[in-house]
Amino acid sequence: MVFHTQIASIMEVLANAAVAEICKLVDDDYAVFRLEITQSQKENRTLRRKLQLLELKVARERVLASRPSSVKILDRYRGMTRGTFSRMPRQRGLSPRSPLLVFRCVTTVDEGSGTSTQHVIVIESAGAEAASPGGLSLVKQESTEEEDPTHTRDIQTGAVAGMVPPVSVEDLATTPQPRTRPSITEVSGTLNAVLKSEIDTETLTVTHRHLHTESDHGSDPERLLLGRLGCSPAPDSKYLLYGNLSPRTVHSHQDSGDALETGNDLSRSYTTAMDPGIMPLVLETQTDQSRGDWNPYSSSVYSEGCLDKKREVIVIDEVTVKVEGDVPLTCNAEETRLWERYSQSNTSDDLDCRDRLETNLNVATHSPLHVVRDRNPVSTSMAPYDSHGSIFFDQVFNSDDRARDEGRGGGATSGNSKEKRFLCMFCNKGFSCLQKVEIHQRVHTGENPFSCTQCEKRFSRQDHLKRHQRVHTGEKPFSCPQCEKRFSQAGDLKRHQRVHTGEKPFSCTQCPMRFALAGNLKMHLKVHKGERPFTSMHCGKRFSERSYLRTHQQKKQPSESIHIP
DNA sequence: CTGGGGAGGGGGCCC
DNA sequence: TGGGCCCCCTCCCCA
Repeated sequence: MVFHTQIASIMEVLANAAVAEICKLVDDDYAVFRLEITQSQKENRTLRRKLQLLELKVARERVLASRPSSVKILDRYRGMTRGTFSRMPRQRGLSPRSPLLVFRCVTTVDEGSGTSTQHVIVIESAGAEAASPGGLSLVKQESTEEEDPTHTRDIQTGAVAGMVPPVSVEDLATTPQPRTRPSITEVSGTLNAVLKSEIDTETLTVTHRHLHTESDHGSDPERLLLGRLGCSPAPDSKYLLYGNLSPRTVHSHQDSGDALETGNDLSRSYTTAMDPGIMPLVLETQTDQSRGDWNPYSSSVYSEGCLDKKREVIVIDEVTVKVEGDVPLTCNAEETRLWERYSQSNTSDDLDCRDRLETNLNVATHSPLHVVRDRNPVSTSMAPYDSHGSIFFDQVFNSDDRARDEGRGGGATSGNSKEKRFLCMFCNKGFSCLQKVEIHQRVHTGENPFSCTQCEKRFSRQDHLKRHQRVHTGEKPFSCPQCEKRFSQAGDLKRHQRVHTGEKPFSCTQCPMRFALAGNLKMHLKVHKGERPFTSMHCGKRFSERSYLRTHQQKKQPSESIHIP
């Protein structure tokens, strides 16, 4: 018995020793792993810094390769500008309640070195007299990781870039501007003039420097404001939409960068007013800085909304706006159509301004789609189709259309008592909630997140997928009471029932013929118009429908190719 | 050509 | 708010 007890005791001691050994090994390994992880993180940071420096170098080389002091408006920018500015005249001035966002874009280009330095964009709200329960703001969040002071990032375009025209004004440097100036900043010359002068140049580098939290620049009143607003750094660079959903928050990111050397930089400021639900954003060029009046033809940013903050300063991180050549962006038919619709929705006074801008900017037709599609995820961490960003842009650029549509009781936003504060940035349609507009925007983005498990087809909507799957299941829940015929879609049944009722709601305007189906009438009208776009390559015979040509070819020469003009 | 069905896209509404 | 449904429209195809 004693022997067994001793054995058990020895076993226990051995077991404990083994456990202790294992724990020690684990701890050691853990320490090693932690060390390795830490080293890897350091390496990552180092590499990131190198990458940033490389980007900066590339950007500077681009500047050197082009006319150093020149400024160019990003081509895709113009599309946005067009959409933006076209609405300016409709902005009937700043509401007294309207707070302002001031986009202070300080951009200087060193002609000697060809580098652009110390550019600042400040977004601040000013002049708000009234309060509102919420606010809407777009800010750029940045990683809080330590950054190289010289860090610049290329952004092809983006929400922020879209908000703030990449304007580099070489002569601006002659007019110092106090950094602490609290309100709308000065702008020399008209925007048109500036933009015009910028058109034919090749490269622009605009740097938006992020102002920082008050801990960085506690003496700066603007930063104090930032601090007062409780800036919180965000882990990722992202554009956010702040609407009524939450109290206004300003995100900043800590930057160890060099001071804002804006004292010697003349700022081009862009002012906005913010509406909690709508944030129309147009760019203001104040031609009369002494008065601070709003040029009715300038790109003033305002809304009729209100904010609960009288003054806010949002500072955009330093970024470098890479400006590309004048190569027109290509538009596919859909984009062109959208843009045409977008453009045509403007009233005549809008056109005045738009035309002028187009003249000055030599703006080709660019759909708003480009604005989004050209966001470069390489240089900004924003996803190309960031829905929030899109919505934001729409809020910014299309709210005026919304108001117009609502005002005249027409358009996509009419006929619904619900406030449709979420607007599609592509087509200006209004939706009552975020998800609706996100789903809708798949129309433009082509996103089809719902895939059929039976086939390769994908759909933008779940209900469409569900409907489609009846193809595979053979389910036809809609049956005709007259003939027992069954259909997979209710609309098909309804359409079919015209066979029984004899209803032919589609009548030809050229002849007395009537049709039960709209498609049949459409096809019939081609007979009247003589439209025969489908030509047989074999015999030259023309047909109004592709199917006719195909039938003809099958009869004549099955291998004949189809010529579609 | 005409008639008709299959199927997908999109908006609105309801729960 | 999100999912689902209804409805309308359109394109395509075939008889």
